[in-house]
Amino acid sequence: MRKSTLEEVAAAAGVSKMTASRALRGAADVSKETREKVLQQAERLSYVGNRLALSLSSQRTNLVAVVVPSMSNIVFPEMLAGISAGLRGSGMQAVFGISDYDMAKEREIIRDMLSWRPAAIIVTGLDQPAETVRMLQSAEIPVIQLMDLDGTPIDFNVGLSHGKAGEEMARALLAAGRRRFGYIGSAIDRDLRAGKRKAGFEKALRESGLSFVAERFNAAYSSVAHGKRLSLAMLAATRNLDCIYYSNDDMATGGAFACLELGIASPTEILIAGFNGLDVASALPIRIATSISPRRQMGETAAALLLAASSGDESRISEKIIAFTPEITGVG
Amino acid sequence: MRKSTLEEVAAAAGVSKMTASRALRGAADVSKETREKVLQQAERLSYVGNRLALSLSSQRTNLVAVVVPSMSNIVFPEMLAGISAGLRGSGMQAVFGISDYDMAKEREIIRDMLSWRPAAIIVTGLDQPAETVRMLQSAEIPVIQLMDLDGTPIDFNVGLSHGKAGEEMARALLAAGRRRFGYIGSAIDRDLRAGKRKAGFEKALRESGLSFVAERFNAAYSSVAHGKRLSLAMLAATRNLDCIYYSNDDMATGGAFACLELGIASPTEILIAGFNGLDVASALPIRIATSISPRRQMGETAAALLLAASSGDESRISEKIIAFTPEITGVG
DNA sequence: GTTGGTATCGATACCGGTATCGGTAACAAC
DNA sequence: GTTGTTACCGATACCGGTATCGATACCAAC
Repeated sequence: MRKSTLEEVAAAAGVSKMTASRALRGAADVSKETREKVLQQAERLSYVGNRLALSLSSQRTNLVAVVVPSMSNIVFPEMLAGISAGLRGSGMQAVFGISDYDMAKEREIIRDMLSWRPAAIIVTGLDQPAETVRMLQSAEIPVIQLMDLDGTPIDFNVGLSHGKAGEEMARALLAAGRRRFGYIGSAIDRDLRAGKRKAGFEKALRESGLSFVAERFNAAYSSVAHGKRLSLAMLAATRNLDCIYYSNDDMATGGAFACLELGIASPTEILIAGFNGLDVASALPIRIATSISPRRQMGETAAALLLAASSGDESRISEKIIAFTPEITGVG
Repeated sequence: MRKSTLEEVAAAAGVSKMTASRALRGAADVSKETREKVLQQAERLSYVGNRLALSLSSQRTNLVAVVVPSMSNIVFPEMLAGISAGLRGSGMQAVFGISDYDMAKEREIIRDMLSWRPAAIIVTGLDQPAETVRMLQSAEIPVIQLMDLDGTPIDFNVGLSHGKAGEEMARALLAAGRRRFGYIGSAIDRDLRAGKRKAGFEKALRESGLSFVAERFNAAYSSVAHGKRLSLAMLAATRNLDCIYYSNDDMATGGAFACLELGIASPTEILIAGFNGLDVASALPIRIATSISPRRQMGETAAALLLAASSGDESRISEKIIAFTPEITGVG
């Protein structure tokens, strides 16, 4: 059974293609009886409209392209869930691509996605190379850069300042009396936002005449296991630390496990500090410090923003840049 | 600047639309000089092909529709990453939808996705209601049901038997001498695979004349926090348990945290058992038992399978059902 | 009976590509 | 000079819808 077309439905109902189209879309210019007939035949032939034809003809799609760097870190799926939820009911549909933190791959994914003529595009961060930026600009659709705020946005921007987040965390920890800091991170060359947090953290330390006493990095991406491994190594090699800042909560959770295993009193002796505010971090048997990033909410906000943008009603858009501030918990 | 079309590129290069199309696609019937001219003009006009027109005209798309129940549990994103990786280089592009474990929502998402005329569709599990099954069947494209194996597949099926997984885990635990079991789960009415694992587990217990001594459920979906909360409650209310089986590793991790907080000797006194083999579970300071589900690999396998299926080369498909067996670890 | 308005429907021209077939030019072979 | 062959290119007809304009029928008003 081949997919039936509008033409066939129309023929079966004894009307023209155009009338069938109108009937199915619920247009006004169709008599009740005709509409009934068409709907009935469409049902009988289990007709499914062809969006390719629809979009080509009407010159607009219901697609929202989204590019995320990874699926292994729960924050991105949560962000996607936020976008998906925010789009629900609007008729818009999200299409996802994974760049693996690879700029070249990201560019190809975006190029590919743009060929579908999406109604809008959401990308993660705002450190795209010039060529990617050009592509996004010439697409002539709303572009939302999500998660990050440190930089110059192309169009819309929803996120938080990771530099400031690192800074604020450092200040809070300093205020709580911490002085000897270690840093443990992973894939710092590719995860630019983690790098910004670290830079912000270091800036605040410098202002207090301090710097990281020890640093450990992992070439691979963040994971609890890596966090634990690096923490055990650092704790074995360095004495007198009173706080370790991690690139994120996955790594920090590993740090908490390391403390538990070594019997180190945490948070009293050494405080573990991360970023994201993951579910697992809050349930940990020991208290850790973290900045809660509203990733789902950022996704929902982005969705709302682009719905407003594509509604054509300018007045619905109050700001092109929407800034979130992560809440810091567990410090003292 | 409006998006330029093939027609414009052709005009700029002084050739016909058709020749430009051939040149851009690298067809043989174009002279070197003409090809150069066209490519140059395409570059200059930053021409991006229109996939809508391409797909409509050529009657095939590079889209693979994927429906997952959730993004809050890391296993689904990991599966998506597997699919995405398995598709890389094939020109195929995955499109995701989230059903929130809601059959009605799943049906609507599938209906919507089918209107894009995808080359194939991947759905999670194989317990779709009859109407959804009919829709999938009449789509006339490869359908892959992923993750689960317990049931009658529509077309292709890649997954593992959750019933058997529960059974095997119970047997392993019984063999290790555990006798007094508790069960802690969440959203058991919606997460059918967790339900199947529980049923399998209970079956094995019954065969040994046993049953769960205590059970706790959570209406919401699995999370570490819920696992911990329910565990604390169960451990306070029930004495002499020597093992708790959880609906998955998120919940089990919460259980491990509960033991750590209460100072319960685990795994000696009480063994925590989960499912999935998450990174976090393996790094935990106490050993927990779990079945390692190869979710990324299942995604990759599904991708490979549908590439084979849409290659038209029947011989590349050896089996329509591909079964995985989860490895059990941490039992004794 | 003519005019005008309203409700309903159809013909036609796109949308931006590709498939298919045919045409032309240049050169070799006879 | 005629005939093939080969290399290259273009005209035309789709793909499956929608936009737009116009046609027709019917009824009310004058």
